[in-house]
Amino acid sequence: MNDVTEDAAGPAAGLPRDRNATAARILKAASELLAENGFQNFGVNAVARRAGCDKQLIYRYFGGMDGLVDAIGVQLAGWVEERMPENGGSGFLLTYGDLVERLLLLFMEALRDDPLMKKIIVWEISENSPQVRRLSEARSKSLALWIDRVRGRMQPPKGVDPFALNALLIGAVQHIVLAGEAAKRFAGVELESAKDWDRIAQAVKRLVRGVYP
Amino acid sequence: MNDVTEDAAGPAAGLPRDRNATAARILKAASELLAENGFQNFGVNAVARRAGCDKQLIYRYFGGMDGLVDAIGVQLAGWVEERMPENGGSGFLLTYGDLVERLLLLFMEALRDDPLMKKIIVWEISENSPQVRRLSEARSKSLALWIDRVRGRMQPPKGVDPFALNALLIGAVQHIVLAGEAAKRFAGVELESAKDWDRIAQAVKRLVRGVYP
DNA sequence: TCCGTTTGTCACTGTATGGTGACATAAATC
DNA sequence: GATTTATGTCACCATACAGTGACAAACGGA
Repeated sequence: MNDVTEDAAGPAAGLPRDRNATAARILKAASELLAENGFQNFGVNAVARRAGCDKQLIYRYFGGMDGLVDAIGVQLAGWVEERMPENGGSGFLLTYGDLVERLLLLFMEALRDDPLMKKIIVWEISENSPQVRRLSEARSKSLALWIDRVRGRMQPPKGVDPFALNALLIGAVQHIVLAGEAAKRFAGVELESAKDWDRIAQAVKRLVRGVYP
Repeated sequence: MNDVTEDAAGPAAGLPRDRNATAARILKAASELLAENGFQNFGVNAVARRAGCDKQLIYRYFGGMDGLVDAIGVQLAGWVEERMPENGGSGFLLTYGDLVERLLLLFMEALRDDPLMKKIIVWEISENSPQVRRLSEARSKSLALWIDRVRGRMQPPKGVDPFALNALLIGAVQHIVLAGEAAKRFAGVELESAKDWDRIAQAVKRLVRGVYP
């Protein structure tokens, strides 16, 4: 375990002492732990064990778990930019409906491929501690900015409430992705194979086209 | 605390010994605890504390936490029947769209008013233990039966995938209710006052009418 | 009345957690 | 080279948890 060739090995294995490096190792360990196990059993001891260092360092370098979670949030600030193409995925976005459809499907795929983000969203709806609230604020701010940017001058149709509608649509996508992660099915619909998810994608399109024709 | 007039007081306070009564007290304590605090800190000690008895009785009468959770699931089996009117809320359900709209709005209200069910759904998407799986199966079975019953001979329109669409719609409602519970807002939309929820209800209608005209 | 069973309580083990103070050692500064 | 600081480790505290064996008291039947 504490071999010199071990990735996560700290100075105990003879490596040089480097605050930044170990702080980064702790942050990485925390992110991975959260992505794999969720927010349960997510604590100082587990993170320190995984990072291969003493938990004391978590208190010293991050001021405890709160600070560490904040650091994860900072890492996550660029989540949207990193995995959503700037132009909305491809050209030819003529209508508001085109835009929302493309965004939702992109978001669904990105979320499906990101265990950490899935776990964080579950955490968000599981409790309302200041910790997780700060975590979610960073993400939703960045998302809102990105949407504004990619929307350009496109305007939603009159006579509808695009904010409420989009909230429901995003909620639908998030919930079905999370449910699929946990149970491989939801409301009688299988959520496992690529085909299953294609079916969901088609339904999302239908839903969007129904309200933004 | 252990006064004779205390509701949850057990035989320590002089009450007669009664297995059924204390088992019921334990079950009640567990349900309340789950409804108030969620599945975190939900364990033998906490339940026994709240029920005012020794945790040993939980092992004896329920075989441990697993059995206790199963018992909660049994209690929950009739959830749908108990709070959803048999005829779909009122007459005049002419189309499949009428039906889905009414069902979704009823479901949303019922869910909003039921802390226990909210916590259980969060639990369902948080982990995939056999415990919580059995818990959710009971509920979804009863829901499916009820839907079949209330649907009667009404048929969904051709050319769409009602299962996938309904899964998304149910997911949307569940997610927005859960998010509202946790954070009082979601995707930039306030979720606090009756007016806020009315706005969401309108959007749900729009969404349904878009796919089931 | 006596005796076995049921119901409830207590005390204990082992394990995990969050958190802190004391210490050793490497690195940097003088 | 000597001293001060940064970095990392360790041992320990109080607390909480799940689970178990032993015991006390109430109950019920003979």
